[in-house]
Amino acid sequence: MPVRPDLTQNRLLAALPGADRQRWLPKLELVSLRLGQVLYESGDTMSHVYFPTTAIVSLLYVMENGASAEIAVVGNDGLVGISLFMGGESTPNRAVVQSAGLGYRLASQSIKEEFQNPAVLHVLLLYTQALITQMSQTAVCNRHHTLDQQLCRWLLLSLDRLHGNQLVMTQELIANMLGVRRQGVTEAAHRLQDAGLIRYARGCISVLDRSGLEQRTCECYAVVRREYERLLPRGAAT
Amino acid sequence: MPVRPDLTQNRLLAALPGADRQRWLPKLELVSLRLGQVLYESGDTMSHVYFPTTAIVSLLYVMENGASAEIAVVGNDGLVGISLFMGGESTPNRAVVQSAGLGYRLASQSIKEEFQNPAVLHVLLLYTQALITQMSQTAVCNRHHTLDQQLCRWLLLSLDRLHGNQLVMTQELIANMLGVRRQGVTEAAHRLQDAGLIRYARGCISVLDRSGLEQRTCECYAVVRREYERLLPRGAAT
DNA sequence: CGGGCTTTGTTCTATACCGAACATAGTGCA
DNA sequence: TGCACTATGTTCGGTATAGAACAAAGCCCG
Repeated sequence: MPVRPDLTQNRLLAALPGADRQRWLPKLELVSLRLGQVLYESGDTMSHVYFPTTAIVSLLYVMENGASAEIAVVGNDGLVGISLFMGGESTPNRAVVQSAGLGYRLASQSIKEEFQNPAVLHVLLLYTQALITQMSQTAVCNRHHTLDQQLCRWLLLSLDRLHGNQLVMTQELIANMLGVRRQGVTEAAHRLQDAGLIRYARGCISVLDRSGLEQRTCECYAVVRREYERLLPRGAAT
Repeated sequence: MPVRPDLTQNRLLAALPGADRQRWLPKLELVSLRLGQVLYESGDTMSHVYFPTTAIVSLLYVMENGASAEIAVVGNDGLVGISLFMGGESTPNRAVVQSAGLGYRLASQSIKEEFQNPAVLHVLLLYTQALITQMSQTAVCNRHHTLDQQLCRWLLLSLDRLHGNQLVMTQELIANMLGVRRQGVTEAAHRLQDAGLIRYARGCISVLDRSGLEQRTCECYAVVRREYERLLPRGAAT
């Protein structure tokens, strides 16, 4: 429980020029995001953008028959609700909290005003391009790679957005994200466990060998990671 | 061969306020895009943005092993090269002409200058959001839908960006776009032909029953189409 | 302690797609 | 006309995943 808010916990907020960050401070609201919470539903006009700090949010599309597929994942590296400044106000996706935690939120009106500021605009659009890369690579991965590879990619993407090496996450939930059957995840996870890369017990996955996951995953993970680093380098705080 | 250029052939140019369009006129260069031409390669710093009028351009990711998958398709509804104004200058994708035709292009420096203009910025970001929806839906479709459905979606997306009901396109090329085997396309196309929806002969596909394709495809096509109409309504020319 | 619930494990068949090999048919050019 | 080339058609075995049904194990709570 941070007595004094630390905006730099979110890389996007950290990348803002210091003066802008100071101006934002009173408008930002620290909120707790619980597991499964829906930040917005497909087609909803959004009321806020969210800058996760310790939470992770999934953007997913829910099909007419109820099946789903994850489009992208957002953690302390980004923001949820780009359509507020892109101009569309809504998207055909659902944003759901995949890992409980904290985040700052900013009212829709405020983000639109701030978007007029060239430095803010620049950072937000760079992030949007990184997000586009993640979405594109999700499409490629869904087309070409095995469930084992995709699971590794997914674990790594989640891990990058968390502290520590533990994920609180049932296999059922992972299956919904990846858009596959729960049994498929069970089997793939078992293979990873047999290989000594992870260990898990009832909704809690511990990553034992991160580099092992990196070796086993497809190129998609590295492509996305590189693009985030290129567009929003970590040392970019001002 | 248009003696007097008609910028409104491209929906994005058409959606610009008239004054902006007039200002752009001398900077736009009408170019012929031939089949297979690569407008930019993965990682290339782009020199121009392209506004197709009669051409269609595919954005695709090419994997390390040479296999590929289409991320999105751009025709007279949009523009190729969003990363020039998004700020990244490049993307990990290739842009390749999928159907020969014409398009306007604008030098990188010019588009960046024009992007300062609020009306221009607004239109370009709305388009970017529509493109994001197309990419997202590609990911969903790759995950959940059959080759038959995806082929229908692909034909419809292409058809929407062309005049007439003919596609000059070998099955091999379609397979590369969809990221599947050529034989798979052969078989799927055969099924569509048997159903009387299309007819094709050596690299030329005629769509006989458009609504039949719409019935047979998945929801992805409609989602993308609706979102383009919502964000960039046709009657939006100023 | 025991019952009910959630989570994970196992097994079966069905099927869509892959990879490879090869056959056929149009098309263009000498 | 005949030859080379490209595009399409067909087949076969292999595999990853879907879909369904059910078993087992861990956890909560009366």
